[in-house]
Amino acid sequence: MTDPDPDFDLERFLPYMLNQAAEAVGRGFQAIYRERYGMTRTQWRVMANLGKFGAMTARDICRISHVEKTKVSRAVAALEQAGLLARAPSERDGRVEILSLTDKGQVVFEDLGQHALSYDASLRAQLGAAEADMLHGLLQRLRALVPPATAED
Amino acid sequence: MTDPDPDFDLERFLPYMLNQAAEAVGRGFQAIYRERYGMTRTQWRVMANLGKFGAMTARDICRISHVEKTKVSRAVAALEQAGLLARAPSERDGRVEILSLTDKGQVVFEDLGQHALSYDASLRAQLGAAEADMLHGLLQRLRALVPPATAED
DNA sequence: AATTAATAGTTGCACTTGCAACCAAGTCAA
DNA sequence: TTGACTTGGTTGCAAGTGCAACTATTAATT
Repeated sequence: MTDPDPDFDLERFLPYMLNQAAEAVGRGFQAIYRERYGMTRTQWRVMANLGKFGAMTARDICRISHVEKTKVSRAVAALEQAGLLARAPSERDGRVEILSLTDKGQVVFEDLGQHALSYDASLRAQLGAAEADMLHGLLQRLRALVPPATAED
Repeated sequence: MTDPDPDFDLERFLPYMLNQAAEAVGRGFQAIYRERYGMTRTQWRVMANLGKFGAMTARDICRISHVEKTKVSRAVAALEQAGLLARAPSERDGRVEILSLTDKGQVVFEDLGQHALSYDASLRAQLGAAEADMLHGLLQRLRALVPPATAED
């Protein structure tokens, strides 16, 4: 005889806890790129990738950062509008556009990267270095557990 | 001499990792309440609270589940529409509405609660029991680290 | 009792997102 | 080459969301 609902509790439900923690922590950093540059999270991520890895196509950003292509497409448009990012046609493939940060974009990236580092450092400090590393590992495993959105599109 | 941007890497940035893991894990369970009942995450959460704690006001749900009141308001409207939830005026306070699951809502809650439990169990199994507990503890600490949205509104 | 402030809940608006449909450029096969 | 298929990227539309403004009711001040 299977107990119909043994003891379901949102507070012990991993997806819920994950989401709560992500929202709480995300809000903290969002305030920074939002107030400083009126940026969206996706825009910030696109910049973070271009800043870290240099010029690449939208497609690459999708693959690397696990963001859907339509989100990237719109973020790129907005960043270009704001003069933070430039597009250049590829010579090998007419569909593709090579994306890169403008000088202004580079400056912004460095500023935000700086803030990101210190925000992250503060979180890790409050958590404890060992726990933070463990958390990081667990999060990576979790992400890998569930297949990504549209098959890594 | 402070290094301008020592080594910023999205993949090591806790807010990013948290968000990625939450999205991945969330997608997995979202598929269930979505396909089965066309529900939204907020709607599911409202139901989860009413199912767990019984009748309460929208305000209580806000406090308990850390969801903003406008989200709750709309979720309640939709759930009522779907016949899963009922509102009753309070006798003590004319502003308040006592919310509760209908019989139909109770059935749905039990079904989803069941699925939630097994989804959670599967995640924990894949992670390992000890690691899952540790993760849960870390997530709680993280949530507490950053103050909630609009001061617990 | 009369004002004023606070609280529960809803609504309008602007914006981000997801999904499907779409366009254009490349690839593959016969 | 021609046609079928794939791939990079954009766009239209229907939601979901955040924020500020708003209504209605209750609490506090005087």
